[in-house]
Amino acid sequence: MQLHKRDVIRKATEILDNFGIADLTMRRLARELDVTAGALYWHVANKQELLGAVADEVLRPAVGPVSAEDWRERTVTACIRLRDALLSHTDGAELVSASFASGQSASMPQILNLLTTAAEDAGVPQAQAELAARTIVYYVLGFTVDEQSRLQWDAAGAALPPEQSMLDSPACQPDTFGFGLALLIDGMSVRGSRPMGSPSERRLN
Amino acid sequence: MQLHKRDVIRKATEILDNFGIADLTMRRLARELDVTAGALYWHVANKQELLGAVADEVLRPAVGPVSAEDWRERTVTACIRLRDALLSHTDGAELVSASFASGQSASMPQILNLLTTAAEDAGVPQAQAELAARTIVYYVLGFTVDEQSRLQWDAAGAALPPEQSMLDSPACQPDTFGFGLALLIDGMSVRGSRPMGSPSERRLN
DNA sequence: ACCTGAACACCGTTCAAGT
DNA sequence: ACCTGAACACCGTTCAAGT
Repeated sequence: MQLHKRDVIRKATEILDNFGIADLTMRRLARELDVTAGALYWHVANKQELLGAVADEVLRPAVGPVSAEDWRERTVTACIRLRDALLSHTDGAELVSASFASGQSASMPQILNLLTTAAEDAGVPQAQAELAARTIVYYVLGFTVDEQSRLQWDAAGAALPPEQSMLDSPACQPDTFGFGLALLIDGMSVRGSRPMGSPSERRLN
Repeated sequence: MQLHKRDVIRKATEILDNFGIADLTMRRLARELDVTAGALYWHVANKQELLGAVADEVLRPAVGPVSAEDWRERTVTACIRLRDALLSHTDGAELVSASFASGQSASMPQILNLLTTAAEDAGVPQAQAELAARTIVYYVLGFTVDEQSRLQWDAAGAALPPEQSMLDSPACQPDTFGFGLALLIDGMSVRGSRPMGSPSERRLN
């Protein structure tokens, strides 16, 4: 019977979860859907768009309003949701990073909006609130790409060595994710109370 | 006459600069060096290693000691050098990001070290100083990947529209790069004077 | 030691033609 | 409207064999 776009995305997500982003090719996706590779181009414009759609699938649990009045709590919650979503799929962080960079994810702007509003509530001048939001997103994506590659690497080669393996890498201690996030939040607090032209930013250019 | 590894890297950098990372393929590189593709595998183990070597070539002007006593100044200088190096080559930010993620760049650890020392001088407990350094690197890479893709995009489609084109995107105003950096530096100042277990990081997990 | 030739196992994308 | 068949123009990597 008929193939729909949502079937394409669903099967693509399945391949991602089971085999990773390197195996998520148009030809393989077509094969597993029992169609020709060319058929996919009726449903998606190109591979980038497909990856963007899969990225939005990955991000689905991470979007939606965050009910909390405190801007710090909203920021932290949004970041934790984002990271959790990325870690829920094989190579999820890498996929979303790439789709964010290529502007093919529809969900990232939503998350960015949420963080921008939080930054405004922190007192950051709105001209810079989006910049603060982007800075946070760069952090969460960068951190999680690192973390996930390490997690996946020693989930593959592991199974036997029950020693340390996790606690030696700097991105995997007690609450490493929270540390960088706290750094950013503290920075926003400072920017919130001392809006413009502080010494450290004056010195640039 | 004989082909050396440094010739391979030099030609690869040339292709990167003139045509971008998408055209930097093993086959094309071989063709422009007047050898067979297989010949390259005598000099490099695989494409990842090659890209890592090119990334280190890009980063060459960004490494080396930063002479400044103030940790803020050292941090800012290191970040500006890094960004300038990335912007000096077509797709430089994307290439270095990828090589950093795959652990194939020998220069990134050096830059990380410099930033880690600066964080320690800021008073950040050394257990977290490397995390602060990584957070800064995630920011510079993420920001510059964004910036460069926009710069390259309207350097291509431009040439005629002499209107705004640059000042409308959030990553290209007066000193956007400095803002995110200042955010991180302010955060480090706070962590420096108030070392451990502040409210905002306690709330995670 | 260094390189060629040839193969292996793939890619993304397009498009006339079919139903 | 939706899909096939077939082509176009490529990939990264390996490896026996040559010099």
